[in-house]
Amino acid sequence: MRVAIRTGNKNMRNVTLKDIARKLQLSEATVSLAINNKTIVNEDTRKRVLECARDMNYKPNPLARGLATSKSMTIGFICSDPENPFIGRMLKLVSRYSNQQGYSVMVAISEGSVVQEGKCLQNFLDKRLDGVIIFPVDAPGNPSEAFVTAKEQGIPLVFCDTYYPGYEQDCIIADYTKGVYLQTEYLLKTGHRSIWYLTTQYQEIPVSRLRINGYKKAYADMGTARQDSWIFGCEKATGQGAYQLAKRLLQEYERPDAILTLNDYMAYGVRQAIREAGYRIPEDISLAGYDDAFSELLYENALTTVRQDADLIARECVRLLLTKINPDYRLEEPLIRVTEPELVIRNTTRNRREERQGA
Amino acid sequence: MRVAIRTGNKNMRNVTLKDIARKLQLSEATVSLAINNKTIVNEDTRKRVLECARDMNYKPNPLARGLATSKSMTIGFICSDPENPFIGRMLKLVSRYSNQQGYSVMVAISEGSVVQEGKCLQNFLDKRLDGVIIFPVDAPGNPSEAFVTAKEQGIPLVFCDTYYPGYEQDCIIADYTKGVYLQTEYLLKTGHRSIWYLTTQYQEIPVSRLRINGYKKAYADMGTARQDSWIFGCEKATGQGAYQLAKRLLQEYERPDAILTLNDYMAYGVRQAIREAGYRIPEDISLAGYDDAFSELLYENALTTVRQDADLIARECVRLLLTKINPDYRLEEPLIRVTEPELVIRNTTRNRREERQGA
DNA sequence: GTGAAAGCGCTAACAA
DNA sequence: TTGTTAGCGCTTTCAC
Repeated sequence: MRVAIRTGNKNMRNVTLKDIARKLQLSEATVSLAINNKTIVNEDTRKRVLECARDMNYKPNPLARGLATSKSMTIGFICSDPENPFIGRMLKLVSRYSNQQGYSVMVAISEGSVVQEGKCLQNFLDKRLDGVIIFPVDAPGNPSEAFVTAKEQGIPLVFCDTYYPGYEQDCIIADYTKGVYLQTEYLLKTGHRSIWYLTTQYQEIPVSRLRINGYKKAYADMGTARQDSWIFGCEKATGQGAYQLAKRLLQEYERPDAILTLNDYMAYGVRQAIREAGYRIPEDISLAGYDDAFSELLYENALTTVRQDADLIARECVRLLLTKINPDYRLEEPLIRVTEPELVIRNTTRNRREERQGA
Repeated sequence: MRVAIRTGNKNMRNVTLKDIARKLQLSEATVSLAINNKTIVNEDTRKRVLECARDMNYKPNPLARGLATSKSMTIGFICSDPENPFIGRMLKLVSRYSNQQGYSVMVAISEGSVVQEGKCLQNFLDKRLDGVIIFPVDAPGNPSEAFVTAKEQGIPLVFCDTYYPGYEQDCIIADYTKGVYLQTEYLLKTGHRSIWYLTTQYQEIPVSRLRINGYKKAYADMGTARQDSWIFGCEKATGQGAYQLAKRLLQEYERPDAILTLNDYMAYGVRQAIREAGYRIPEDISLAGYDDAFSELLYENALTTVRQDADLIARECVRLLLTKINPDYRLEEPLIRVTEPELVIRNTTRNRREERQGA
């Protein structure tokens, strides 16, 4: 198949609108209209143009088009680390749904730093992307200056999975409060009393605060005594970070009945710490994570956790972004801004009541 | 900080070269030269321009620049699935090294399908990206038509971690043969006799073939008897795929001393199958994977495996691509096309000899 | 319905 | 060293 026209005898050049216009004895404008399926143009000429374009293997130059329309047809995806499989999955899904709507996706990685995240965003703004989906860093919410700039320039932002203060309307989020409530309630109902909650060092950020609310509410509703000192902040919300924290805590304090963590990633670190401390899971300590991130990998080693509907979150993020990019974009169905959590019980937690009764 | 100039009183408009030129009473061309740090321009005016650009918060429009130069300063990254942490890591690193060189990275996901991979590539070609890094699908190597198109259009391709036939010069790859050789040799030396090798159904593709070579060579060098029937092809190179295959094999055949898999992902599936079959690891069957993909997550549950230097591979991929994009790009250090594997021994394998001697 | 012309913001010849 | 001019490939008025 011929892909480009040979000029002179040297290099390849991509086929342009002009080439089609010349060949069909039409003006570039008409060809452009036809290519873009504007109805103004005569049905017959439109067909001729489209056919010719196909034959010549014409591909519109997105740079030229972007320059003329001020639309890059590209969205940005900023995340802290795609090596985290949950984020990787999100990227995959965001990419899929964006592509379906004709958008490409550019990635930037904040490596968990708010400063870096700001730079990534600024960079995307400079690049004139049409919109940006941000999977924010788990760190305190002083959105960097770039966020203000985005607002000023009218470049739509959508927050995925959490948000910064002031962006409550621009996010798709799971119902963390409910998710952790379900977990905690389940543990309390199954006879656990002392449940540690391991979160990030920044307990005021939404992703952390909302969960802690669920944790506290479950205790309150169940009428079980709880100590604020059971909530611990971890320097880094990673497996390593949680491992080190848990290791220390298990030495310093009395063994809890259960440990909950902010995410599965951390839970695997905690699991290791528990084992090294000589305790068994779930006999001595029950353990539950959040995200259901690695279960396909780990089979029966997988954790009790709360599943997030990643597919739904990704799809709604893209849809929300599109409504902002293109004000007359019509949603087929209403947007779901808060997704439902689902408690997944596996064998890192056990029913302490049954055993007591059994004994 | 003022980010754009207000026209009339309505919308924001981005600052352009023309604005700077007008303000400084210079021509656009001069400003352009100054911005691009061409030495032709007077040192003093250059400084004035740069200062003014900073003050006005000028950001070159990449679309306009791209249109004028035919360079998008963007590279594509095509992979099968970023949810695989090894791929996620690769993406992160490729992104980092690309950004360092001023390139953005656009992602596309082939979802493990050669057809989809071809579409992704074609799409990137249509978008006029400057080059593409491909983390190919583990499937037979009939590069789709898009690969030919890329060659015709002179758009550089670099293959990451494996390659298609005919692209031996365009890839950065780990020394798989050596890696598997080390594994197999180690197992043989520690008293294992029958070692199954679980690879993909496409045993002729490089990523598979090179490893099988290492496996066979180790047997040959050690002078141990081997059966070709110990090599099995798995329909999908995933945890699930390997799980199902191993489950079946362990029912049908006599228990092997050890099982090797193409990657860690598969190994975790096999681990599950082994357990379900009632065998212990490593007492009954030793197990080893490849990639060292999840060890940070799994701690003492991690596998004996072969570590790949992901950082090096990513860096070299970007460097190789840059030499192709920009023929006078100077490599500071020579390119490393084949990276060294490193055997990592953990406790999913054991020394059968010692035990025998001990007994 | 179609075409002419201007313009998106930048770069790159070539003149001055 | 700087300015003039043309052009990258497309879209978008506005006449015809």
